[in-house]
Amino acid sequence: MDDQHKEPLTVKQLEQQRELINQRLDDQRARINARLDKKKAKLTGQLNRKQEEIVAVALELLDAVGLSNLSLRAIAKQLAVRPPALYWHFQNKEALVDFMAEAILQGEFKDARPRQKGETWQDWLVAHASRLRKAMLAHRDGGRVVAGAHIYPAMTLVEWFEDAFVALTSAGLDLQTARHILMTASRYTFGYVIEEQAGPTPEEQAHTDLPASIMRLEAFAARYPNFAAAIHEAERTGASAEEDFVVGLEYIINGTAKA
Amino acid sequence: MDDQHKEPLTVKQLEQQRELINQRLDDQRARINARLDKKKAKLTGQLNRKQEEIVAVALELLDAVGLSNLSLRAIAKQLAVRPPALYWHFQNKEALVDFMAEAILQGEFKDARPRQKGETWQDWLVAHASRLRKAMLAHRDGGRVVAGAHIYPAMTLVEWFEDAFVALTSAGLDLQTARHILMTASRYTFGYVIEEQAGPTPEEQAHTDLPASIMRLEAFAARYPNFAAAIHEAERTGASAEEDFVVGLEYIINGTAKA
DNA sequence: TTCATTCCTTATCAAAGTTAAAGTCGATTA
DNA sequence: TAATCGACTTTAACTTTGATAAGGAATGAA
Repeated sequence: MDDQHKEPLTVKQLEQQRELINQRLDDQRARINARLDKKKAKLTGQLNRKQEEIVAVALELLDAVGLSNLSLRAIAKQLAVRPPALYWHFQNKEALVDFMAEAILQGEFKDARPRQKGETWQDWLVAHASRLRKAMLAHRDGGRVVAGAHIYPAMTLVEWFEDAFVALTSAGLDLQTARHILMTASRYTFGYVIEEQAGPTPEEQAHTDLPASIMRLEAFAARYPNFAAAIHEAERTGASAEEDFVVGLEYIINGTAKA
Repeated sequence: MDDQHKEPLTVKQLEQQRELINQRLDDQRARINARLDKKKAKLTGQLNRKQEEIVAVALELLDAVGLSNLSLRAIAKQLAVRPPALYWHFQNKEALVDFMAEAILQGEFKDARPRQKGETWQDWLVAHASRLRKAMLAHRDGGRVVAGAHIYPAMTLVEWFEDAFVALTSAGLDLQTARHILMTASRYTFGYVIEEQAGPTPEEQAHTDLPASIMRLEAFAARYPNFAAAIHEAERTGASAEEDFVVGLEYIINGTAKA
């Protein structure tokens, strides 16, 4: 409507305008893409600095107090922040714990470890599963944290499986067999570590009534002699949890051939 | 002091008094023994009617809401009782859950099942571990409840081990080997069931954004092709959790022979 | 300036486990 | 018969927890 008293635009001016508009559109697109990337990062489980710091502090606290005593308030306190601030970075406590599980695994599996030429899949798998156990053992209640976490965003665990499938199938195993082996080995590892970490907590151990527990132990040995003998045998031979774990793992691996 | 004006007691009277006193002492002893028995019952994990009823109600509620949503208040409500009343029967929630774990196992292992003549220890162990899995599967989060419970008062689990040691050593296995097999098999079973029950809860499944999860699935398959292929293969062959469990168990059992 | 985005705070909830103290009620004892 | 004890429950309350709502401060872009 106010165009009436204006001169018609020259071609140059029009091109300049177009240029400007294009630039603006590019800017907008860039910004939108940036935002999309952030959202996608959230979906793929990638964390920013703040989030990583929170997870790190949460893991420290986990080691100190254990999973059942881990509270958002304590985490916030450690971060010199009010508790609701955490809800900006994580949807809820469950999500934070999921990311803690992921961090626990990433601690051990940052670098990929494909099967080497000349390395049997058996040896490779022992090492692979041992690393999984080691990762979970590195933090108090690590087994329960990792095993209890949702698949998403536990991408490192998925990668653990992916790498394992590659290693096994490339060694000539068929998919079905590989699946059975890995299901067995992984669940064995979870169960092993969970039980390994399930002993009495430091707090519980301090409050134990020693005479009563000894009395109980004697009654125990009288009633369950074979079990007691096995425990005694384990103590006598000085079996380590590490060795016992590998023995079981080798059972699984060797058992495949006979099936 | 007031004996002075009394006649000296006859022998008969003295004997009567002695009789009376003895009787009273016997009564007291009987009562004290009864009380001791009750306390001992507590120590050996035996429950009275009320306690069993509480555990039964708690298990019902567990199936309905899951372990993470199981509250003493809800249990009390179901029992038409105020929450603190539960503390008369159980030291705390943790103890109640321990007894729930025990009840879960007793549901499947009330009757002993020694190895039959002519039955290989391998077959026996498959059945024994399968029963353990079945027991835990019978209740929502049963795996986490049982695996997370304290050894005491989980006597049924101890009996599970005792029976297994008897079955294996009587078949000629040495104690050390039996211990390795049973540790491996039991922890595998725990891990298996925990993972088996770890899927999305009914509540979570209802709130899942389907399109998003499909998009995620495609990205998943693109990024982890071997894992995705294995999942696809499992669906194609229609592998059941039951069969997969036994396959893994047989790996463990067969692997023993080769070691 | 104006506006949106990011990140954090204050205030507040509801629900949970747990304890203390008192009350009920039947059986035992004096 | 009255007092007492034991078993069991209640009322009331405390503390801690995960979580939400509403709003403020800072930053940077329009």
